[in-house]
Amino acid sequence: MSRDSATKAEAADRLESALGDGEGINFELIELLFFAYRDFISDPDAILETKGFGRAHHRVVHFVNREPGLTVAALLDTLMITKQSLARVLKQLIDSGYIHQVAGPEDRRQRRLYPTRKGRELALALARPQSRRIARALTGLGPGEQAAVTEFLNGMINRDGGGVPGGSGVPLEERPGDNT
Amino acid sequence: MSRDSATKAEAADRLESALGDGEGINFELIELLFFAYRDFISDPDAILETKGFGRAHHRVVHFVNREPGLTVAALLDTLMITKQSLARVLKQLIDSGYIHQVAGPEDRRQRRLYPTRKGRELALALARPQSRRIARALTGLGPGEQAAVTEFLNGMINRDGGGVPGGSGVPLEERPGDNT
DNA sequence: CAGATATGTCAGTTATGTTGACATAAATTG
DNA sequence: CAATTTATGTCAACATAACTGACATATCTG
Repeated sequence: MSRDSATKAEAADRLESALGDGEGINFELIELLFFAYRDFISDPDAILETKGFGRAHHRVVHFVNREPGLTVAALLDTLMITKQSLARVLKQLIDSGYIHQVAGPEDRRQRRLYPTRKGRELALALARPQSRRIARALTGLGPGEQAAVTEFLNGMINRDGGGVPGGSGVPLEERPGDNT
Repeated sequence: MSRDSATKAEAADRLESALGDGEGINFELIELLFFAYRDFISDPDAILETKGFGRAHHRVVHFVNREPGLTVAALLDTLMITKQSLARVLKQLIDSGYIHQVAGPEDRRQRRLYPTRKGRELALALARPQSRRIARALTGLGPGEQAAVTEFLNGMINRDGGGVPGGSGVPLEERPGDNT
């Protein structure tokens, strides 16, 4: 296979189109985000593996911890998954004592979700290495630059209403019953 | 569910107190990364769906486009998946004319991967909305602040060699091949 | 009471990953 | 040259986490 059939011009063309220079596409940040997120998620993954859990469990434990008393519907809204998807994971977390349910105080159809002590500890254990990684990545940046990172990430998020808990404007409610 | 906005600061405060994090864990950035990445990936997802492809195809097309002449081994290294996982996706992309293989010019065991014209167009179509989203998120930031974002993302990545094509110190060897 | 809502559950499917075993061709090394 | 290693492919079985669709139940609301 004579491999030198391509001219230098062709090669240059190909490289250029591969780099997307003609369109000014920011491949650098696209890839940086890919690698950063993959490594960011790898820390908790290692912990979850030892407990037979996966990322789905992580997300549920995380958000229930962040917003105790969350309804199932609100959690589905945040995660943007179907209830069937949530059901399996949630059941496992409840059965193994990380989360417990309480019927809604006003609307008794609701199952408000609370972390148990065990659940809080797990959420914290998962968040710790992620926070450490973030702190490490922020060292060397000035306060204004750190704020810029936050601003950037906020700017990456769809503003059209779905998913972000703090973005809904729905105040968090009082925290009923204590837990395990 | 009213979806208007309370400020994020308010929500963050509420959530923080709800958790009692005396550990100073940066929940804000943890969640920001989660939502930012989810929305970031949702743009290409919509395009891929119309072609019956998924994220796995996206990653393969992207990296082959970025580094034409990539070997299968290098791609596996970058993606950090098994060859069996790659095989299925790669076969589909080759069969449908997005990528083609050329035996390595020096080492003929290798199958060097090149995007076809169709493949390049797909990679570009997928990168475009992501780049637009990034550009939008960067507007309003000064040059130094934009550099800080890059620095931050770089700092989030594991430095221990695996995965990042440019990060290993191994120079990319360009091996232009025939395509289309 | 009639309907809407919140949640649960059963059943089947898809996308993407995994491990393990084995095959083949080509390069490298003794 | 023979033996081994390397790069790749492939078959088979399996796991996870998502999906759709359908239906059940309890509860709230008009």
